[in-house]
Amino acid sequence: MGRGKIEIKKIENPTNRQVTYSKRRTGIMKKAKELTVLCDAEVSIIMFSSTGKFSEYCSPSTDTKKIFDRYQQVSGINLWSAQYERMQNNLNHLKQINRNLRREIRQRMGEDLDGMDIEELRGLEQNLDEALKVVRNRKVRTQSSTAYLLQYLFYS
Amino acid sequence: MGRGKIEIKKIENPTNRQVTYSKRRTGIMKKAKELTVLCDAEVSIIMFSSTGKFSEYCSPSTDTKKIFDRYQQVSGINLWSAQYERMQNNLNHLKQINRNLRREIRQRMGEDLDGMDIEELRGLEQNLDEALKVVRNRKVRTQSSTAYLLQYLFYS
DNA sequence: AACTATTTATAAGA
DNA sequence: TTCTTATAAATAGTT
Repeated sequence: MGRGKIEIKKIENPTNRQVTYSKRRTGIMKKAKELTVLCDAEVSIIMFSSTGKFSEYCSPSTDTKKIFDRYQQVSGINLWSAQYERMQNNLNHLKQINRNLRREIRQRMGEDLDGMDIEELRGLEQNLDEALKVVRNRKVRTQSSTAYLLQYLFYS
Repeated sequence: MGRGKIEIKKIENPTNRQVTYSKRRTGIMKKAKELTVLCDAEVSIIMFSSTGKFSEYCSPSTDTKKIFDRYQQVSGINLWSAQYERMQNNLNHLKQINRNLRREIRQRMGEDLDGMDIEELRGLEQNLDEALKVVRNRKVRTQSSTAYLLQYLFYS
């Protein structure tokens, strides 16, 4: 590559390492640009030097975010952070609650009773009985007020 | 670069484009590896050819996910906002469904009947009535089989 | 996949 | 850092 072949191992002198990093970074970025244009490819490069200096390249036809989305689809690797996991747990928890609520409704409709013991059935029966009384009562009152309203509208 | 200088513009012949992509991809990956070792750097490269072929390089000291997390911190770009939003919507949708399910349960318990009209009340009454019959029936059958079982255990 | 004439990248020195 | 330049490496076109 230059005045004498070099071997590929860590450059111990920090100054030389920094200089080489800078030169080679430029080289890789140039190659990436050329690949993008010549081959109509999409390329994303992210690099951090040993001192933490950040550099990035992304093909102009796309952006880093799109590349990552596509990367996730293709690689199947889930790149999301802890926040995502929390949300996923939250979601699963809600789904479980949802299933339980649906089961309770089915039981209140007289379905899905197989898993219930005698005590639970007795409780459900009592609960339904009370609810039925309340609903009947409310229905009657709604009926009469409707009837009253109709009467009122008709005769006034 | 080879037998005659080339200009950097899209290679129109698909076969040549593919061949050049393959050669240059190898070249960039090699350069990335060398940079990683020589300069103790962290590098992530993701590329897609014009035919959609996916390739990736990541320095062995790290992984793509870590690089992305670090990229987010440094660049300030939130890469997950779209996914996050999608999940948030999903979450809100489930919460709404759960609220509706809870309301339905309350109504089946004789509560929260204020918003219901006469037709809905009539439907609910009928539904509860039928459910009550089913549950009573099941209770009686469960009772007798339990009694039978106890009797059997006691007398045998 | 190989080959090879050239171009390109770059290590070391200034 | 930037330039220079000798040499290594990459690669375009060819087979």
